[in-house]
Amino acid sequence: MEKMSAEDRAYREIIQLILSGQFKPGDFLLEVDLAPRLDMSRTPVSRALGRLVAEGFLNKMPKKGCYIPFPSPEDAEQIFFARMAVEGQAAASAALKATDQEIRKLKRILRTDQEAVAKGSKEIFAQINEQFHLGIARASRNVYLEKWVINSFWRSNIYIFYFDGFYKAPVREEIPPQRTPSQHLAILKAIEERNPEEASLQMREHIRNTYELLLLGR
Amino acid sequence: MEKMSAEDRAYREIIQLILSGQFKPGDFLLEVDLAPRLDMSRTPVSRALGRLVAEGFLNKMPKKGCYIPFPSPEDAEQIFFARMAVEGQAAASAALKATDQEIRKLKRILRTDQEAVAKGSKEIFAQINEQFHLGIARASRNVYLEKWVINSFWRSNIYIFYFDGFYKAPVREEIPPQRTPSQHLAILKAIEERNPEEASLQMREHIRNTYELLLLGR
DNA sequence: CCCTCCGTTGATGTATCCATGAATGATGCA
DNA sequence: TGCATCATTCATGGATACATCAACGGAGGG
Repeated sequence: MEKMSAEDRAYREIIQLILSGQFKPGDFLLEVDLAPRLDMSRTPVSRALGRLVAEGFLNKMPKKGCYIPFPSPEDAEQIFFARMAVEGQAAASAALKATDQEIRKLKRILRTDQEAVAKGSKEIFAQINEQFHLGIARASRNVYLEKWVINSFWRSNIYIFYFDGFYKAPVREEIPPQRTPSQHLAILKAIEERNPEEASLQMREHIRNTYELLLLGR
Repeated sequence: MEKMSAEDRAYREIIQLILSGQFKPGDFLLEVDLAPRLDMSRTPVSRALGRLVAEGFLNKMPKKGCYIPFPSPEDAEQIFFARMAVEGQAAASAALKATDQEIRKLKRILRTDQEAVAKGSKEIFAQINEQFHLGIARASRNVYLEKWVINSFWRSNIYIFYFDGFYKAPVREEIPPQRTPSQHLAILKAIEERNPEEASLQMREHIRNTYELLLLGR
C-alpha cells in the first residue's frame, strides 16, 4: 500500500487508534488534535471522520465533533441482532458461492484458531476471529453484505473491548472462547457441504452465543 | 428544515437529481459542475458525494470522480439478495416491536396504496411503496437495520428506474403492481399478529417477487 | 447570593488556492 | 502512415484562511 491517499491513511489510522484503546466511549475525536498527530491537514482527517460517521462507527454532533458512541444494552442488542441478519445471510451465500480455495483458506485460519485458544493468546484470537468472519463475508460474493458485515463487526468490537468495563465488572476478563472454535468449525463444515440453511443457522447461533456471553453474565 | 448545513443540502439535492433522472448510469457527478448548480463551494459538495459513496449509492474512481454505477445482473442479484436479508429481519423485528400507532400508520399507507394502483398512478405508487418499506424499517427499532434498509432500498431504486431501459426493452413500462399490494397486506398482517417468522417470510417473498419481476421477464 | 448577559475560546463548517494526476490530443520522428 | 512522447487540460486531493456557532466563564445588576 505504497500509494494511498491521505484520507485513506487517516481512515485506517483512526480505526487503529480506537481499536487500540486510546479513546473511550464518549471521547471526542477532534480534527485539530488528530491532524498534527497523523501529520496531515484537517481536510483528510475531517473526511475520514465523515466516512466513519456514515458507516455508523462514530456518532456526530453538528458543530461539536465526532465521538465514540456510548455502549448501551439496547444498542448492543441492535447491533448483534443486525449482525445475525447480515452474517447469517453472508454465510448462506458463501455456502453457495465460495471457491474451494477460499474454503481451504478458511480452514487454515481455523487451525491457527485452535492454536491461539490453546495458547490463550487473546490478541491472536481476536485477529483470527476477524479474519474468519470477514473471510466468509468476502466469500459471499456480495459487496453489500460484505460491507455491512465489516461495519457491524467493527462496531460490535467496540462492545467486546469496552462494554463490560463500563457496565459490569471493573476489570475485564478475556472472552471465554470455549465454544467459539467448535462453532467456527460447524459453520465452515456447513459451507463446505454447500448447505446454505445450515450455514446460516450455525452463524446466527454463533453470533447469538457471542452476544449472550458478552452481556448476560458469563 | 430551516437550519441545515450546506453539506446536508448538497446530499439531499444530489439524491433528488439522481432520482429525477437527470443522470444515467456511468455519468460522472462532477464537483465542479454541482457546486455552482447548488450555489455553494466544492467543499460541501465533495463531502456529500463522499457520503453517497460510503453508503454505496455511487462508485468512485480515485482522482477521477464519482459516478452512477452501471447496472448489471450480478449487482442486481446482490442488492436484492442483501435487501431480502435486512428487510426480512427488519420485518421480523417490527413484528415484535412496532407500536399500535405505527401499525395503524402502515395501514393508512396501504389504503392509499390500493387507490394508487387503482388509478394507475406510478408516481404515487412509488412514494407509497417507499413509505411502507421504510416505515417497517423504522418500526424495527433497530438503527442499523433501518440504515441498511434505507440504503439498499434507494440503491435498488436505481434499478427500478434504469435497469430495463438499458438492458431490455427500449421503452419502459410501469412495474406491474398486481401482486404487490396483496403482498404488502400479508406482511402487515403478520406484523399485526406479532408473528415475526411469518413477517420475515412474507417480506423476503415480496422482495424476491419484485426482483424477478424486474429482471427475469415479466 | 444568584441569575443574566455578553465576550472569549475553541471547535467545526465553508471557501479558496495550490498540488497532483489522469486523459487527451498535438507534434515530431521513423 | 503509424506510433511514441510530451504539453495541455481539467478534474480531484489537500492545505490554509476565514466564518460560524456552541460552550464556558466572568462581570454586573437584581
